[in-house]
Amino acid sequence: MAFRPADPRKPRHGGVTMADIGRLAGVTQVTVSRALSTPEKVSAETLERVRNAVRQTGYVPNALAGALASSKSNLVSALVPSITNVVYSSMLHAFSEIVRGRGYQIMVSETGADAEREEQAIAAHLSRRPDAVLLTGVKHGPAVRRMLVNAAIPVVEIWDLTDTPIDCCVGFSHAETGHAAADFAIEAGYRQAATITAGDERARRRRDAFTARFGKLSGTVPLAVDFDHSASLGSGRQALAQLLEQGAPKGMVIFCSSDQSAQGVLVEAAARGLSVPGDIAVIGFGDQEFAASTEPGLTSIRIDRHVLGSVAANALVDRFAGAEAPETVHDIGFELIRRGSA
Amino acid sequence: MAFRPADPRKPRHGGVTMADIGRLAGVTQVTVSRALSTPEKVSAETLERVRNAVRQTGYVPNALAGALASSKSNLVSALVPSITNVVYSSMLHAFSEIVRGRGYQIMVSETGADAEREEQAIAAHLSRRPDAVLLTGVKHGPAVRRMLVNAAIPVVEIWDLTDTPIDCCVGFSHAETGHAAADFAIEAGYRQAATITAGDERARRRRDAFTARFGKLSGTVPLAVDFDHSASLGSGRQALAQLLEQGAPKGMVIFCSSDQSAQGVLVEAAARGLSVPGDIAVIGFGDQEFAASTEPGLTSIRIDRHVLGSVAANALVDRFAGAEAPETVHDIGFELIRRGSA
DNA sequence: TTGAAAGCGCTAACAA
DNA sequence: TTGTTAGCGCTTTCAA
Repeated sequence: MAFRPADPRKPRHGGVTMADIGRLAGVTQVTVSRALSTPEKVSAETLERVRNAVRQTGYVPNALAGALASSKSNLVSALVPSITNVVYSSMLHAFSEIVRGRGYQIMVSETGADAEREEQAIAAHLSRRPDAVLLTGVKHGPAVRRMLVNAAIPVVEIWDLTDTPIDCCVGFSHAETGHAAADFAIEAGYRQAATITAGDERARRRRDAFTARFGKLSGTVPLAVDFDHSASLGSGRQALAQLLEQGAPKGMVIFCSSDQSAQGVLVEAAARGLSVPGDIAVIGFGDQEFAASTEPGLTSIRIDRHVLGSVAANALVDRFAGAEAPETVHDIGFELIRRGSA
Repeated sequence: MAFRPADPRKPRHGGVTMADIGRLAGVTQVTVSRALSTPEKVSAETLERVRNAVRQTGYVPNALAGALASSKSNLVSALVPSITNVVYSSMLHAFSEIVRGRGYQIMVSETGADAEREEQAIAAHLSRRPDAVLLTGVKHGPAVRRMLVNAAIPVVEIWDLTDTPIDCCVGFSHAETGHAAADFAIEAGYRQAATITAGDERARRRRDAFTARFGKLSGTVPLAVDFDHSASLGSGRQALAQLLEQGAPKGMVIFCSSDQSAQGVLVEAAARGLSVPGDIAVIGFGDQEFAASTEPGLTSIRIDRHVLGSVAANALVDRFAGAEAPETVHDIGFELIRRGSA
């Protein structure tokens, strides 16, 4: 059937095929395929004619068919809790740059830290036969693990650490960040503390580690304000107000689960005429871009999200190149950046 | 339990096929296909057996093959300038929710407001035969238009308006936002102004519209600080410092191209002991979440990004359902939200 | 250097 | 309700 009558009811999905190009160039479809994917295996003249035909028709190869035939989709799927949260999107950006540079496309889904959504997303992604999967977090249901193992493709879990990764993981210890914040606070002379926590289970782990360590070293029990929803400048302001109402002592240090809420504390303190760090000291988490520019600068825990994304991407890319995963657990660490706020 | 794929160079892409499931369930492959996509066309007993076999094997259908056979990929591709910029990612989030609810997956690429990158990204995406494309902006090269028209699929251009969309567009007039800011500023009594601009061509269009209108109504020429890189809190602080050095008069109003830089102006003003809006008034753009919580609250131009994403998604979804595009240009408007900063 | 033949795993008619 | 027969547009042998 050389002629396909166009049916306007369903997407035509690019009418031009390799066979069409071949007809135009006076070669077979196979030669077109070669010209496009392995030009060195084709004579200069043929290559020229094929390329002309491609240009003439605006031909775009059908990667679906290619993937089906070759069992290689050149797709990488990425699952993140949220795309609107800069800590994830900037990691994803770094990841994408590298992976895309190797000729892979990215499929993204948001899982919202919801196990069921993650499972559905994984199934949907796997049906597209990605060549690799990026997951956020290291706690996944058995169904997820099973699907992934079944798929037999490289998987990288990020943003946390575990001894039992599905395949390999790149991240840092959340508990250690809490400990580091507590140690820093004690060393800086603070003896009273509070935590402001919003977000996922990892944020709670940071809070718990901070509270345990600080409590032990200071002999005082840190106050806690927790939010269900995700952190924001507004919730930080509100949290400080709440803490103050509860009679939180001046001179305390507040460990926030994100720079957003930490900035909220800064703003609320300024609005109330409280000095930072004199009356209230603040430690954020994430070291977002604005942290260096607040007044005073925000002391925060830096996760190098660019490095995180890059290491994860390279872990996959190396595997594509045939390397065995030499290191299945990669700790990228973190750094407490001291600025004016604590 | 780190696992290794058999040969990482050639992903196995899920060994189980519909035929395998059929063998297990004692039916043909076609019946499995029916059981999975149109269960009502299969007997209850058969359905049961197929589903058992699926569960047993952890079978994940190959959407690549399905798409190739049916000319329907259930993929929607989305191109945005940047994924780390909340104004885009939040729009994308709203868009995704709806589109995903209809069974479509999203492929995302960043174009960085770079025409060539956009062209490459489009080609890469189209090779995957998406059922629709979302583009940011309305200015595209001829090659892009051609590929898109060639693909013969619904295209929605967002975040701007044009009389000549490729297919349909959903956005607002950037010039009008500049005019609205100027009108507001004049009405509020300001007679001196400045602009702080970073980002893309659309931001410059807002600036130019503001400058023209404000200049005409006030008889004074607004000062301008422009940045090449994207806006940040830090660049806002720096810009105010620069403006002050240039002898910018007190009592002026500053129109910023984003809430980030506007917040920077707020922070810098506070650091210098300048009162807002007394000494310096500020108008942002985007009405991001934090704008309501700064001190004072940030007067800003709100674009309802959720509505934008939703309208765009529904425009596509309606087309999938067979509707002709009744409205090819959709103006979602904007709103100037007055808070304390101006 | 090129071509012919055989699938990749599914959906879409059409029959039974 | 189920099965049969053809492809979808490519890549991959194997021949020429």
